[in-house]
Amino acid sequence: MRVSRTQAAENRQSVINVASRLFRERGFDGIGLKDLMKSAGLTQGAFYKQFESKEDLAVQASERALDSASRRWSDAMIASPEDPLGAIAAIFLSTEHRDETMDGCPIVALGADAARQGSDVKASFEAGIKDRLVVLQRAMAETDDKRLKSRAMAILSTMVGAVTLSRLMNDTDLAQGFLDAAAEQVRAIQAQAAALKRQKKNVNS
Amino acid sequence: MRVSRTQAAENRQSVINVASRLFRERGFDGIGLKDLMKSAGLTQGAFYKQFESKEDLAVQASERALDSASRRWSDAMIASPEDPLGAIAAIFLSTEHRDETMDGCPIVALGADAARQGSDVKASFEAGIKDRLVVLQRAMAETDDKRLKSRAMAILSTMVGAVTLSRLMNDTDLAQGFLDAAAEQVRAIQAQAAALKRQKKNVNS
DNA sequence: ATTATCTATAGATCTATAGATAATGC
DNA sequence: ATTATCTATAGATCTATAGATAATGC
Repeated sequence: MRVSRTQAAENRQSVINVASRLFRERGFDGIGLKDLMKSAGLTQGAFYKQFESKEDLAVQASERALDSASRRWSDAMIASPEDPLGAIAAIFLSTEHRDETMDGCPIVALGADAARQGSDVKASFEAGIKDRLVVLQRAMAETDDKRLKSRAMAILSTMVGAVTLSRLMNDTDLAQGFLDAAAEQVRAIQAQAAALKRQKKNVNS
Repeated sequence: MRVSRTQAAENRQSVINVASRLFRERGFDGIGLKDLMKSAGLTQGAFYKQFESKEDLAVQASERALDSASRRWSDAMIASPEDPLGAIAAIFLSTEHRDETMDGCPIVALGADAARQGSDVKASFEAGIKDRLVVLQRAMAETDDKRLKSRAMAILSTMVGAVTLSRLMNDTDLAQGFLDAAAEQVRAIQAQAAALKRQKKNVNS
């Protein structure tokens, strides 16, 4: 019955991966440990040798989900150096992303849920959000302006809100409308930032 | 043990009111029928003469929460005819609203949760959101422009996202930053709409 | 000898139902 | 006679723990 240490480590990762998907799909309270472990190919009894509590797993799974989403953002940015912000927004505000609750943004899927959770879960979300803001600022410009930070926050708020709202719509036109309106808003903010950048250049030269 | 019909009707309303608050605070799965009924001063056994199921109560409670929030928006609009949009944004993006999960916006508190719920719950949220968009459009201008609808969607997305994110922050500066950034964004969109309105007037005259 | 996983279970809680009770409404 | 609420309970599920098992790691 016992498995090797490397196998046990793999099992642990497998549980975290499965949990990061199922929590996003059903909420922290929407799935029990029995089903979680079963989905990872194990039984419930194996859980407490790997994790302290369900809350502990919630923290690990949140971090996993936030990290994996973060990598997607960075990849999109690197793949489109001519318009990194547009690339991130295009992916985030796509119908595919809206429809993939399991693998989509954990802030959208679990943000409100996480705000009710213990401080460890909240802290991991906070770290993930800070990371997102840094990426957005880098995607907008190389310069470091204080207004840039505020703009990054507005962009993140708009995108998170738009996908949340889009997921609630049965009316497909309205659902698409929220995504489109947010994309346009991101472009408008980007234009403001670009104008600021040009202005700065002119002053310096 | 039996009470009068009017008393029974009052009890029903009381349960819906309590549920609309407790669901927002703890999520649909975060509170059981026993505690819900107890909070309304009744026992669990009285539940199923009043409601078909917990899901049925979730629908009633969602509608109650959305209606009560809607009234707040209308009141703010009427109280500040010189700047209705600014008044709505000021209330929605206040620290008070961020901190009152129980009585705050149900879209923020339960939006992601509701997207996982049955179609009836989703439908009541959809209706509430449509209502919010109508109010926002009226708050921006009397004229009916198609770009106005898109702007209303962007504003709602930004505000919902900002409060969601603000609730996740332990860092108070960042928490405030999200609210401030969203307020500034709403002002910027409003300025665009106002410019459009002036432009139209000039063309017409 | 240690330990990762298993089966089994404790004890709490969940939604929903059944039957008793006592007050209403006809 | 009807019925809103009560107590009690069924049956499922929840988190967490206990002890058995069998393979690893020394």
